[in-house]
Amino acid sequence: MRSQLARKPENTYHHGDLRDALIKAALREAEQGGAEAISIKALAKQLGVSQPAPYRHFADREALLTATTAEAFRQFTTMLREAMTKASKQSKLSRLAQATLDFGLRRNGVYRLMFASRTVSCAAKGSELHEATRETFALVIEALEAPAVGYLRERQALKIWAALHGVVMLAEQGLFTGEAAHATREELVEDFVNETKAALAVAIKDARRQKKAGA
Amino acid sequence: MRSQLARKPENTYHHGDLRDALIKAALREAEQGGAEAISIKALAKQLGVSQPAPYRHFADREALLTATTAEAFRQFTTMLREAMTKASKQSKLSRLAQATLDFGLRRNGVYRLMFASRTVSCAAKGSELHEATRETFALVIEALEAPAVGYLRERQALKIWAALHGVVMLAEQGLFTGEAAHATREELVEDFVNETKAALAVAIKDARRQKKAGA
DNA sequence: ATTCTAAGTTATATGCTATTACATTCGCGA
DNA sequence: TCGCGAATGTAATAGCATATAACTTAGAAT
Repeated sequence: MRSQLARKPENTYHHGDLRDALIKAALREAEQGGAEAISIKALAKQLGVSQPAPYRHFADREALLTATTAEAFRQFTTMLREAMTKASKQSKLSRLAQATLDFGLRRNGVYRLMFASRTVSCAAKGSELHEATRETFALVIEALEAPAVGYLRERQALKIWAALHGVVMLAEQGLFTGEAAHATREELVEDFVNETKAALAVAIKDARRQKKAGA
Repeated sequence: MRSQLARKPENTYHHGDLRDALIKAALREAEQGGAEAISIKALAKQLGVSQPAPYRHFADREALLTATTAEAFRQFTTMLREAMTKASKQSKLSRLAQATLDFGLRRNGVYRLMFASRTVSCAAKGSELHEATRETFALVIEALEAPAVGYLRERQALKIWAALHGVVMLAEQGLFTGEAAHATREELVEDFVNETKAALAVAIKDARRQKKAGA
């Protein structure tokens, strides 16, 4: 198996690993222009194969997009995990949150591929993409560093997750450059992180008190 | 001027109000499939004009999308204002928040046209689209029903706005149908609303105390 | 060695964007 | 009201992308 970004060597018939090379190249294209920037034809040319060759590996453009999105989620998860595990004075949640913001802005095209299309919601349960998104969400729950008490953790995870998406979205839309520029994106993220921690602590304490009272 | 959704009557040369009809029709297409569902050619056919006719009114597809997005924002703002002004036991902020969620899910294609593309961030200051988005944001600030103290209002407005986007996004992605299904979308929205109110009250009180101490 | 299959190729149909050159209508000033 | 220019529409066409069909090659399997 040849390097995954490599063009097919001249005078060879088979590329060697076209499927993977397509995904990697698609991700590279998405980096700037999101899903729209991904063109089967252009990718084929880049990789030195004929234009219909990709269709041997993906039924249609949508299938390539789905596979590419799954790969993007895996990279995202890896990046978050790295941020969470590296030594720092910040809490795990704070590091995950800031890393999400960083990814969302620095690799905004990829981020939009992941979240701005309907690809994810169309992913069947059990599919590669569906699993990849679940893993990411599992990481958010892990970052809370809280015990499982009912579904309190999941609820707070959903909330911080939603909030982070929103901050990335607004930041990208330039809503931090008007009358609202006095709050930085990072500050807002930290606000949400702190609110999450506080809410989680209160909720778990309450739940335990109730349980004790009930017992 | 003829009805805006009307096809051009047979045997007439001029449509009468093609520009507006295109925007309305584009919005109707976006209703289901978002921006991707908008095709100049298809719209021209629907409206009974030749395929290049739309180019008399929009330089390219992007320009049509931008104008359509601006119209979407205006409809959104109108809808939010209606929700805010109608009689209810809920607070203005709560009504605005739930209305946003409702719009985001019921008209998800339009919502994605508005928020999921880079159209908005590319809108020049002073452009039709830019103004439309600012009006929406102004409504959020209004919904807080709080006095202007520094930029505290703007900050809280940004936060609730971001959070709402996130909830819509996650809801659309089906993240409420797993281990997290125990929290409804509406509950989460209400959580954010309450946190916003609380944070705003505290922040304003603090700011005033500081001011008094400083004076 | 033969054969089967995976993976790639050429040729082609279809659909969308966009431009160019031409036609028609509308409105306004002479 | 005539006529002229601007606005608006049409026909023809170029160019690019998706996708399919029919054919070819290389590698693996027996």
